[in-house]
Amino acid sequence: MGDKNIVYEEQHIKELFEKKQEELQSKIELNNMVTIDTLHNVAGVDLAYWKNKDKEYACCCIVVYDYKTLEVIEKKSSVGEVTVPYIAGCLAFREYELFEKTAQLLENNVDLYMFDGNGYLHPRHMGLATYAGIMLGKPTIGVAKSFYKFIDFDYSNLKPEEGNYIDIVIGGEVYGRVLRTHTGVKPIFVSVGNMIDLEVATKIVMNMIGEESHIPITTRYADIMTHEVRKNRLSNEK
DNA sequence: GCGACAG
DNA sequence: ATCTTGTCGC
Repeated sequence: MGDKNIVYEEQHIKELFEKKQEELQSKIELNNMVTIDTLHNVAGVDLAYWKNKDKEYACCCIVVYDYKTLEVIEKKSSVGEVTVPYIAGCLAFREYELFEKTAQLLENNVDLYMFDGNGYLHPRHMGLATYAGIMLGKPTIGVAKSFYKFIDFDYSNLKPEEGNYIDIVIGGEVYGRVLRTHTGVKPIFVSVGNMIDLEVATKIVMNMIGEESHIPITTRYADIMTHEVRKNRLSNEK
C-alpha cells in the first residue's frame, strides 16, 4: 500500500521536474564568464541527512575559499526539513531549496559555486549544478563522485596517472568528463554548471585538489562540515 | 515488465 | 545520502 504511494509520488515529482527543465533549458549559459586570473571566491556546497519521527531533515553547508591562497574565508550552514525524496535525475528538486536558503546567509560575494553532483552531465543537462547556476545567475561547476548511468559510457581506458581525462560525449555533444585527480585513485566526473566552459572548470577543479582527497577541497570541507553540524544537532536536541 | 540510477 | 569495525596497504 505504501509502495504504490511512493511510486505515485515519484511520478509526480518527475513530471514537475520535467516542466521545470523545459522552462530552464533555454537559460543555460554556456559561454564562459569566468577568468581564472580574476577568480577570487570559490564556494563548495554539500548536504547531509537524518531522520526524526518519520520526518527527514538535512543541513546544507557552504564553505567559501579564496582561490589564490586556498584559505577559508567563510563558512555557513542551515538546517531544514526535506520533503522531496531522492530520485536519480531530480536531485536539484531535493537539494536546491536548502542550498538557496544557506547561500542567502553568506556575507561574501561568491564568484563560483562547486556542487556535489552533476551539472550538464544529465539527460536533460539539468543536474543540480546547472539548475542552481541558472536560478542564482552564477557560474557553477558540478563534481560527482560516481557516474550517473543514464547512458552507457565506458571509461575503463582512462589512464591511471593524475591529470588524465576522457570527455563524455553523447550524440556528438560533450556532456562532461571523467577526470583522474590522483594517480591510481578512482576518478571524478566533472561537468559544466553554468557560465563556464569545461576547460576552465577542469583547471579550477585540478587546482583545488589537495593531498587529502581526490575531490576538490571545497566540496571535501563542506562534506566534513555537514557531518559535524549534524552531529551537534543530534546531540543538542534531546 | 524489470533493473539501473548523481546524493 | 545512510547504516558501520576492523583491517589490508602505502
